Amino acid sequence: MGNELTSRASDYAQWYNDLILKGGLADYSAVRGCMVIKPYGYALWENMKAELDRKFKETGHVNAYFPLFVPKSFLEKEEGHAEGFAKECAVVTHYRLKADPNQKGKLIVDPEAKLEEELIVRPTSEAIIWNAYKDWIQSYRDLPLLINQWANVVRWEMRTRLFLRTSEFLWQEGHTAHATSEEAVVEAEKMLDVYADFVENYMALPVIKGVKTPNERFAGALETYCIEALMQDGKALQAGTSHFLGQNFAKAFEVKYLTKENKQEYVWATSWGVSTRLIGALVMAHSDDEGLVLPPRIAPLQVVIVPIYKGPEQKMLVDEKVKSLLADLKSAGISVKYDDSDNSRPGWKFAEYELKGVPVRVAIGPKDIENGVVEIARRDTKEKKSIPNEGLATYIKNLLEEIQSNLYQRALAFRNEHITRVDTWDEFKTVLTEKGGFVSAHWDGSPDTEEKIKEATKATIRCISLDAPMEEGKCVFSGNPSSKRVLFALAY
RNA sequence: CGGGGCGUAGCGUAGCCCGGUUAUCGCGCCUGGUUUGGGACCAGGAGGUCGCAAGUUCGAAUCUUGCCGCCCCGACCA
Repeated sequence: MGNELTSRASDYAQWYNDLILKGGLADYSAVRGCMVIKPYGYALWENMKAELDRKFKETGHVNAYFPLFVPKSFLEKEEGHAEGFAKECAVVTHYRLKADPNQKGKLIVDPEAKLEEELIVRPTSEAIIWNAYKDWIQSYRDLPLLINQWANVVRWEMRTRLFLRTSEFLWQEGHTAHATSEEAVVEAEKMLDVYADFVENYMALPVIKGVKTPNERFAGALETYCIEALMQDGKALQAGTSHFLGQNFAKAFEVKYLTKENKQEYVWATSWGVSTRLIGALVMAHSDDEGLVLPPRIAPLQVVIVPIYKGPEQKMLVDEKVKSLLADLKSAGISVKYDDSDNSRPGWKFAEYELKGVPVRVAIGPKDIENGVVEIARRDTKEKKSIPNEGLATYIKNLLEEIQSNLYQRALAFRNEHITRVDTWDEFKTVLTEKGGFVSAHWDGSPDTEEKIKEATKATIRCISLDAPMEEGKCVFSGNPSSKRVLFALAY
């Protein structure tokens, strides 16, 4: 693996793929553009899910589940939405196979079994969900409707990349309906905060909250809020989005409610989602040449204990010492594994758990037992220390918190170093290609300028930061007046 | 869909240009033994439709044609 911030993007891509394959998170699958998420990777996702789900419940949402298939006519109803997704849909046209009359042992699609209306494998669930909401909402008393779904979706992408862009991916999608526009906007902003809080405090990944330009908006949205993170190669990654959908879907699916004043009104909508792409973000943001580096709060395994011994007598001594440590750690709520398998030697285990990104490793051998200590190695700094037996569980608990915070601080420092203010077009191009990261520059607000900048440099406006101050300036490309800086970057 | 690269054992590969015994090496796997503080060592062993198909040839992993698949870059995108 090579992790230099190289201009040859393929090296970085190779590094990234290796991390995922060798770290045991996922594997390529037999199906084009899809991946197999292995138990270790899925455990990570489950930890992330659990925390997100807790936050959704805390903010008043409930989970439900809607069909995988969306009738084509549903998808058509919201025009912008339909246009946005049409070119990446998997379509079900038949419901039966039959034996091939010409080739024994082969199957063909039965032409007799053609569906009257094609079914689309959901690329997102707005259409099927709003069709249901039509029947669920009659009165202002039914509002707000705050529902989340954990599901898989399919988007037939031209080119795929493990976790970052697979044909099928796992995610959650929230779909809410509100009586007023203001309330819906508050919801969209609230969920953006939930995402930012999760990504920063659990994934240890700093994000910039902002809104997308009209060009980059979700198909069918009036406003798209997003959180943008920075990867170690200087490219930006959209880590989550929350959309204010206005009344577009309400109108498309005729979802109206009666107000207190007995008037018919269309409801106001939001939708928001994060996906397994977050795992890709995690991998690219924290890992190093030794492998994955996982933040303690979501790591499937927080502590691994490796015994060192010669012969069964020493093994028994180590076992004895480990027994109480294991009990202490478990009762402190720490996930821990004692790897006393005799198949591999300590050095092999050290390397293996580093590859998997386990935050803390404890090694115990005869020397340690004699001295009343254990050896503790932390994954983030690779620092090793001998720590006395007394209060070990507390020490480790604190160390996990320290690693969590160190990872965040490290990523934050990197991110902040890579936000560069530029005021000229030459500077803009130089910073983008030579330094990377976010380029903070004035933009005249025109989609046309945005497009031209993209054509010239491949950079897109990642977001208009929510805390960008008003500042008079001139567009870095057109020279037209601008009131605010926006963030440009090359992106995944 | 365009450009580049690749396909040989579970994994990673040599051989291909210039066709010729039994297809190379490493890791992993199995057996036995010695080992165990940073990916152990010795001895023995198992494992192959050389991506698929056709062609050229006395003879093809190697040459020709077609097809399939994967990775990287671009367009598209969370």
